This record gives sequence, structure tokens and C-alpha cells, in this order.
Amino acid sequence: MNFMTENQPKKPSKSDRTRAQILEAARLLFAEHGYDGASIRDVAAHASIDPAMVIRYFRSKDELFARAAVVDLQLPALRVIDRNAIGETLVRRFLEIWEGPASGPGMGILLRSATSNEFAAEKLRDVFGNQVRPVVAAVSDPADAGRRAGLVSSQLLGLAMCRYLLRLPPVVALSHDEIIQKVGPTLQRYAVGEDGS
Amino acid sequence: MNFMTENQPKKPSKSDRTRAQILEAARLLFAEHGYDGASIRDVAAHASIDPAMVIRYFRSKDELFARAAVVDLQLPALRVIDRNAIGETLVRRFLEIWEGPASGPGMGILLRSATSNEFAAEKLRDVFGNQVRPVVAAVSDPADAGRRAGLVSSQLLGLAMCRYLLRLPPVVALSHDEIIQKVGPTLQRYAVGEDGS
DNA sequence: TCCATTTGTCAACGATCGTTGACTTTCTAG
DNA sequence: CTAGAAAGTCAACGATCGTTGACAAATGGA
Repeated sequence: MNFMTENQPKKPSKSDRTRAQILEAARLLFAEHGYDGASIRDVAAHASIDPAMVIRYFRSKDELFARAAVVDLQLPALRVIDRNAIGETLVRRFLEIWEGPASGPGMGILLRSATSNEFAAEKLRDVFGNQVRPVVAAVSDPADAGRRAGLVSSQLLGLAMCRYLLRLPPVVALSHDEIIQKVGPTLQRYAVGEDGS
Repeated sequence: MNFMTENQPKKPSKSDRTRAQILEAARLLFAEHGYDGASIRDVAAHASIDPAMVIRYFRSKDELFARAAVVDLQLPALRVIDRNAIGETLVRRFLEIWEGPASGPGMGILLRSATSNEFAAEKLRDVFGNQVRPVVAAVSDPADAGRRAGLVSSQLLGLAMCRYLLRLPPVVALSHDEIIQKVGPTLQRYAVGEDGS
């Protein structure tokens, strides 16, 4: 066993690039065609290598998917935000995540497969519980942060579905400003709106 | 060829029941596991029948899915509704469709497979264009009915995803009253709210 | 240079899938 | 009652899939 290959910054060894190529191809194809729709052979072809290598580097398709479906929304930065602008802030971050220059297919991977793959569904619920919920809890009564975060997620997830996966024409056509202007207030009300109405 | 087997009310012939059993099993399994996840053999087993019969009655899996994925939201009845209550009315109808006593798995079938099956996606876009959009167009300026209906769909579709497919605990826990109270105003604003804000 | 580890290639396995065709059983009209 | 159509059974096909193991090439330290 090699005790030094893990997390050690001094190994840009030959194989690491292949490994990265596989993972990149996997993320792309999983995001585009879902878990079932993207075969290991497809991933291998996209990475210009042999299918057997995919299994060699990642032990199985499940494990490859687990490695590919890592999502970091980078939401903690929003904790210090004005609670009066939390709605707009969330939509802007949403657009950044899905369309920003540094955006990966991370969320697409999960959302594309979550409807028919229990692992992806569980992972998506994790993202909700560990990343979205805390942000909402920080700007409202933590007691019903779950309910509020759930409503926020329903709107954002639905928007992502319609715009990026289902590609509903009128939703695709919406400009960033329109989305911020229309959806922002909704999230604002869900996140910090009065309880009684 | 038999010219009288179509739409003629006088034929509860032996085979029609089997046909119905197959289709019922198919609707159930497609709704639960998606297009890829539900095999013809599964459907046959659920209908206590031979897999070959499924192909005999419906010509292929695609055709079976097409027959199973028929959705009628029965929304035209809402056309005469008060535009001040369109939001609440839509949420109530939404809950009726998904949880009502006479609710079938229709929408679940489409939504479950729409992320990784282009036919299901197209069918879902059809439901939007031919069933949701006209209702919104009837209560607002038809010129931007598409945009408004798109926003309405994003919220309702996201709610369905979180509550029925992803089963996000806090969203599952929401009572009907809470949903009506929280989501109703959102739809109201999307459907007939002022343009400028 | 030589050898051991790494990296890549190739063919095949067992399983599952949608689909087909030949066959037998059941039902029904004349 | 009997012939023919309808309904159902059975085994197999070709294709695709995830996965494996045996083998060849490349690499890098001694």
C-alpha cells in the first residue's frame, strides 16, 4: 500500500490526469443524460480511454457517480447578508451556480438523476439539509427554518427544472433581471416573511 | 381487420380487462421507478401475465409509456374563476391532482421520467403549453401569458418535485392549509401581479 | 541497464433488457 | 360439435450493460 498518494500536493503523477479526465467526462455525461443514461462505455469514450480503466480508477459506477456528484453551493458566505435582501441574494447565487463562468455541472448531476436514483435523491436532500437550511436558519427563526427552507428549495428547484432540464421555452427566455425581479420577492417571503399570512 | 373494436361501448371483451391491467400496472411502475427503472418484465409480473403479452397489446415499451403518460389536468373548469383568487384556486387544484381521491399517477409518470427521457420531457412541455398556459392567459394579458405560466409552472413543478418525488421531509410535512397559505400568494403574483415589480 | 510498479489494452463473463416467433390452450361463432 | 380465431405460454434472439482477469506496454528508480 502507498501511504502517500492521498491529499499529498506533490504528486501530479501521470495517472492523476487520466483520473481527472474520467471524472470530468463523467460529470458532463451524468449531468446531461442522468445515471442510467450515461454508460461507463460512454464515459470512457468521452475520456478517450478504455472502459476497464474507469473501473480501475473508480471501483464501480456507483462510486464514480458518488465522486462526480459532489456539490458545494458556497452559501455560507451569505450568512452575513442583510435579511431584507436575502431573497434577491439567493436568486443571484442561484443564477451564478447554474450559469456563472465558474459553474460546474454539479447541481445538474444530482437533479437529473434524483427522480429515479435513490442515492442522488438522498444526496440532494443532504444538500438541502446541510447547505440551504443553515442559510435560511441564519436569517429567520431557526425553529421553522426547515419549513421555510423547504419552500425556498421548492421554488429554486422548480426553476432549475423548468429552465435547465425541462427547458420550458418561456422559462428559458427569462432574463436574469426578470428572474431576480419575479422570483426574488417569492424567496424573500418564504425565508423571512411574516408567519401569519 | 375488425372495424368495430374502437371506441364502441359494447365490447367488454375478455382481452380488454387484461389490457387495462397491464396499463394500470405500467402507470404504477412508471410513476414509481421512471421509464428506465420499470422494465416490461416488471410490468408483466405486476399484472400477473407474460412479458410477451405486454408487447402484443402495446406494440413496444415506448408505445406503452405513451399510453400510460396521458395527463388531463382538468383545468378548463377554472376559466370562469375570479382572477383575485386564481393563485389559491391553482394550489387547491394542484393538491387535488396529486393527493385527491380520484387522483391518478399521471403527473408522476411524466415528472419522474422527464429529466432523462426526451419523450416525457416533450409531453410535459405539452401539458404546460396546452393546459396550464391557457388558464393563465384567461386571467391576464395573453401577451405575456407564457412568461407568467412559466413562473407558475416552476413553482408548482418544484413543489411536486420536493413533496412527491424527492420527498424532502419539511415539504412533505406541510399541511394543505400551509401550502395554500404560502404558495397561493406566489402563484397569484406570478399569474396576475403587476408587471413592474 | 534491469527490474518492478504503474498504466493501458483486449476479450470475454454473466446479467438484464426489449422483442420475436413458434407453439398450446381457451373461447366462440356457425 | 367443430373449425377458426383469440388469448396465453415458452424459449430464445441480439443488444447493451457493469465488471473482471489475463496480458502487453510504458515508466521510473536502483
